[in-house]
Amino acid sequence: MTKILIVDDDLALADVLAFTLRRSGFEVVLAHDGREALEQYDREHPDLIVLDWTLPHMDGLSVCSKVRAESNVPIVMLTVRYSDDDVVAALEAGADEYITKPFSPRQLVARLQAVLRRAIGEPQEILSAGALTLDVERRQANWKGGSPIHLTPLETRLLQALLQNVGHVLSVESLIVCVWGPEGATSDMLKQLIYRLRRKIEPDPAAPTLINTIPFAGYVLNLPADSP
Amino acid sequence: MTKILIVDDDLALADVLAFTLRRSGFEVVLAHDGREALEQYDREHPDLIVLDWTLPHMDGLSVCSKVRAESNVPIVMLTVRYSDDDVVAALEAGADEYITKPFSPRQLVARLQAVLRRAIGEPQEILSAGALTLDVERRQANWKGGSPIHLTPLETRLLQALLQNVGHVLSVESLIVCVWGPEGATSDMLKQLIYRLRRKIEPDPAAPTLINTIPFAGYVLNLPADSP
DNA sequence: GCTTTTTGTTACTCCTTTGTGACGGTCAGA
DNA sequence: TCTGACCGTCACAAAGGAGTAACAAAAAGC
Repeated sequence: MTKILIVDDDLALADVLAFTLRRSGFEVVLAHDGREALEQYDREHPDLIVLDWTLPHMDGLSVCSKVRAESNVPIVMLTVRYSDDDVVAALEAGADEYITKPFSPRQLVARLQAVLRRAIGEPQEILSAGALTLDVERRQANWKGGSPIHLTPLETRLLQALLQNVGHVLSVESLIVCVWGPEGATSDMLKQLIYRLRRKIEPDPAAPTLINTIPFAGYVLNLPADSP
Repeated sequence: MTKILIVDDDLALADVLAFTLRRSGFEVVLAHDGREALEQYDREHPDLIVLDWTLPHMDGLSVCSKVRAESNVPIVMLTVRYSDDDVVAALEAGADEYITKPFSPRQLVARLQAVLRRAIGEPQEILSAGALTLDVERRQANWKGGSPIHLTPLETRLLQALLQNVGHVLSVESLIVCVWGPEGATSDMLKQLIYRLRRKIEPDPAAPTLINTIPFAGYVLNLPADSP
């Protein structure tokens, strides 16, 4: 879960902020002055910092510079100071976003998410059905709670096609196109590939429950029953 | 030079904007409606887009979505619309920043630079992932608490590319471009370079945990679990 | 100019991936 | 019951990817 460090000496505001962010699905840690902010940063390694400007012990701008000197973590300034000089100074000190109080909670969350989108990068594309997930990029299948299963390129494309059509029967021809492309391949090759994939991901490869054969039609991926 | 596409149907404002940005050292191209914006984007491949909301032919939000569908280029909305709904809608459509008119030129430039810093990745002095850091200038890799590891120029560029895409698989081709440039190199050279880098930074070079091989796909840098 | 470092080249090995042929079981229809 | 289509299973071999190592060429440092 994405962890956010909130730094504000106004306890009431910090609480409201924490509540808002937690409700949006973030994990929140708090600090109420500059020194504590740096300590918390070192201890918690948050994914983003929301920083007030006026703080006891060390002002927000200094905190921003110090953090930036050793890390690239996104920093959002949230303060009552609204002059051009302040905004520019903060951004040049390495802040990623500058929001003035009072703020709209909805907008704040949207802006944080925009910053995070850039900083963390795109989340990897992961397909899933029930307890089974597939990381296409890494070519890994995963049973919830199990160890990752390495797949070959062809196996990955096959499972990908099946996952994208959970519960729908895919014909041999369409599967061949999905896996080998328009050039095609023989149905024996698909047969073999299905066999190999089953041995890797079926709980009991001898009695397939996941990839079902529909005779004279094709194959279908059943949604595994053990769901959260 | 960094190229910025300005999209605004208010000719006077667009000119002022262009002047401001040119004086700040940017290259500027203009478009005055939605369709032209997409054309200019395809032709010029700008590094950033400044986008008005209300445009002839196609509104800014649609332009934003369309561009975002095919590219990752940073987009800054610059508009008179200030309601929460508008801001949230734009950010969720993929905009990186939302600035309301009237705007302060200084602040605008500072915000654009903050966005660019994130998106392009400033000539980042120090990159890090978990307990591993890389000082590009000094060509030193560092394990938290360990002694610095000297890297060669090629090794540095390789690790830099991997660090900038932590958790994402990079193909052999793209890595070659990152390290040797568009002229390219053979995959054997990359293989050898990976081998050499692993021997320097892997805790156990014989069983790599940091730089993982995804056979037939490429390599990926795993975020090392940093011990607190 | 000489030494050291860095980079490119080649060769060898191991192992994975994939295609292919073969064999047997099942089931519907003649 | 026989037959043929379909499917699961297995073993084998070709092809190629990737790790390793040693050596040569090129560049950098003194």
